[in-house]
Amino acid sequence: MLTTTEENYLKALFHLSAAEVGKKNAGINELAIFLDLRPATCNEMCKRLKEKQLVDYERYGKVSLTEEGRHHAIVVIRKHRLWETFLYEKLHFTWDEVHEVAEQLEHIQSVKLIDRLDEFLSYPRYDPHGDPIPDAKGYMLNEVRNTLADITTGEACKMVGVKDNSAPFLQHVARIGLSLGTGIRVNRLNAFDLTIEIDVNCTTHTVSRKFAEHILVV
Amino acid sequence: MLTTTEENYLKALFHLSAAEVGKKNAGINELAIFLDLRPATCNEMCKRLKEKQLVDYERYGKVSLTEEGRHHAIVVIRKHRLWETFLYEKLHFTWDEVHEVAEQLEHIQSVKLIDRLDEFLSYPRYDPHGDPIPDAKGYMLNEVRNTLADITTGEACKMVGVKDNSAPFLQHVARIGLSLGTGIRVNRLNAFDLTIEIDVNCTTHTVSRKFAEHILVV
DNA sequence: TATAATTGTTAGGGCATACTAACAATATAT
DNA sequence: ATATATTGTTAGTATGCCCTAACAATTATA
Repeated sequence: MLTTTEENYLKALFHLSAAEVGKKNAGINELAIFLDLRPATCNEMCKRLKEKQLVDYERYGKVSLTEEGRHHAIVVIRKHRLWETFLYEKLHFTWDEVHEVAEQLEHIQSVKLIDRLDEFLSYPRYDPHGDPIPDAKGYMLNEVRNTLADITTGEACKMVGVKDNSAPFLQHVARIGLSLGTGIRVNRLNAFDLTIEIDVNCTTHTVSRKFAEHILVV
Repeated sequence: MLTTTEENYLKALFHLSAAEVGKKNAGINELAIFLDLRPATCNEMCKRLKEKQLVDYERYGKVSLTEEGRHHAIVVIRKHRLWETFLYEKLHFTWDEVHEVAEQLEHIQSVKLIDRLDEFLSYPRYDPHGDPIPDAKGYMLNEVRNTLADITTGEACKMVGVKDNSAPFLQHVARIGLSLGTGIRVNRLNAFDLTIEIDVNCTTHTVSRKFAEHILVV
């Protein structure tokens, strides 16, 4: 059984190892900055994680997750994202509030709890931030989905989904003429109020950043 | 901010202080047995809780909660019981499974979380074991509850709760066919060994007095 | 390549929470 | 009321996880 602290180290290593394509390990300093701890502390913990065969690590070398360590990390990430989804969809937390509470909830130990929660939420594949949720076997879709807010000025994209299923939002989506497969061109980003000017079927609309963050595109 | 450990001490003191009518404190040994720790450990922690003004405690004396300590304990109990209700009603845990997971969930720190959970569950007043759930202000119904052992021969009653949350007890309860709302008829009291013969759904069972004292009825 | 900057390590310490062993105070029973 | 049992205390120790300070290795730069 892993401690909360150990789980946080594994999760950090997982995220750092996926930070760039091809990256698969992290330095002690990097880890220390990410976790807001001193290098000495991370050094010590990495030695212990090595003892437990959760990471590969040699003196003055980089730290990388073993298969077992990676598995543990994915379980924690699964829990984190399922809890975020729960907080967002069932308890109506805003998307910027969910993270902090999920940081605590992700360490609750109960396989049954998390599998039942998954079922209760109808096996969501993405969390409220659009990040993929690993399934009970640890399998995770690894595309990161872009939202309209990620598109740069002048670029065009196609709507492939939404991140909010509330009636007011979907009504607004329809009113603008958007539906699955609709092409969207980003005309301008207004730095002042962060609104975005888009063209949909030859008609120009101005939408808020919040709205854009809930439109999934490719 | 209290640690998980401190919260557990306060909760234990709350329960021990309410174990009998008129009781309002607990001894170090008693606490140690309840928490499955050594007296030396509890002694030390009680000194620290006193520093923090969460308990009243003098050398060789009894330990009792201060107003502030009591308030913290009630908040933890509120969280515990709301989570139990969530697990039982929404995630379909059986009532002997909820306690263990709720022991972890009760330490999550977020006022918003627990108030939203309360709302999500439609402000339940009793948890799946029939124990009252304190409201957001700490107010909790404390009606005098009868146990099966208080019912006279020939009378019928309805089970509304239990006084023991251990898995072995709850499994025994289930084995007999008892659950919340089940009707029970008391057939005979055996003066010799104090066992009680009861009818549950047309089936006769003999239960010990100790067992009966842990079944809440109306 | 020598020096500087960065990164990593070790030693030593602190705090929270647990333990055991030895002892002291209080309560109970004869 | 004394002996015994129970309960509570203290001292010393361990472990997990964090720290600082000093130093060592590695990497980058002049």
